[in-house]
Amino acid sequence: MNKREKLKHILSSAGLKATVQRLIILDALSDNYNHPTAENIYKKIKKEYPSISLSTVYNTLEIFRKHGLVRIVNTDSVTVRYDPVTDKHHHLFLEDSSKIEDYYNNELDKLLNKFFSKNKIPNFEINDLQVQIKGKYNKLQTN
Amino acid sequence: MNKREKLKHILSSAGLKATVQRLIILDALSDNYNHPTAENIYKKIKKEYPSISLSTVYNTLEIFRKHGLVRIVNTDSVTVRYDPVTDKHHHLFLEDSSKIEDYYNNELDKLLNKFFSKNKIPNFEINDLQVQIKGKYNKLQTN
DNA sequence: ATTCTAAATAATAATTATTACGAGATAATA
DNA sequence: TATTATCTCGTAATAATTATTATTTAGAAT
Repeated sequence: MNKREKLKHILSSAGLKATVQRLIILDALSDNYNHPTAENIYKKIKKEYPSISLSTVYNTLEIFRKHGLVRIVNTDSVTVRYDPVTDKHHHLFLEDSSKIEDYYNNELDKLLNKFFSKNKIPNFEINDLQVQIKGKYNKLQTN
Repeated sequence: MNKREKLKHILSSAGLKATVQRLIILDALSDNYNHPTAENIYKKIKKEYPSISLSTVYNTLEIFRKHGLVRIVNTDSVTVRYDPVTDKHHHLFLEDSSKIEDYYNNELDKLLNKFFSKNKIPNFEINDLQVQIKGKYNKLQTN
């Protein structure tokens, strides 16, 4: 199964029609370059598919979100950032830039689950737990 | 020291001129009604101080933020929400509404600190750790 | 207490980000 | 290949925020 077939399969599995626009947007998302905005996606795919409309990008991202193909990253900014990675993970927010990196740690997840099963919030049902880690790389680091 | 004096002191301690507008905005914030937007604050204080300008509210909140009097809550929405509580805490995000509640737990903080001092992120200096807890209160709960 | 001045405010324009709308195009099924 | 519900494009409308600027003011210096 080639990439296009895979992408088609993702869409149909989510119960979505496989249109050219959706395939291209999904493809752009799968490149996963730092939690893009709608505008980021638009500019990126505009090159290979110039007739795409910005409103289609917005619209499609919202449809993807509703169908669980992307999530919105909680940020302090005015612009919505999307996350194509839907399995459990956390985020590093780099101060001094708007970069956001994924942080995976299974042990952390276990630790949190354990903590919250011991320390239940009265009458509250937890559906998602995410740690936001703010900070910065020291000088050594170049990315 | 009455409330007004206290508020004045907060401003001057932060190195800010104590203007009427700032005092009123700071006062409104201290009521802390569910992590307000700029618009929320504006509408609230407009009653007691009708000559206030929306731009002053935006401007003042940004100045407060720069001086550490408020923080922005990371959300998935387009509208910025402010948090007047500057000491360490976490957030409950209520699904099915836009309510955000504070969650304090010293043990959780210790647990996280311990975890991340054992599991350092290479070359990364953590400045803030926040847990975002998404979920909902079950039917019993009325608030 | 008055004067001075840098900073703050109000009003409004401009910009940015997103959503709404409707006419035409298209994917999926028969 | 015909049908039709859905999708896309282009643009208008709205929402949220930021920029601009003339006027006002808090607080320091007289």
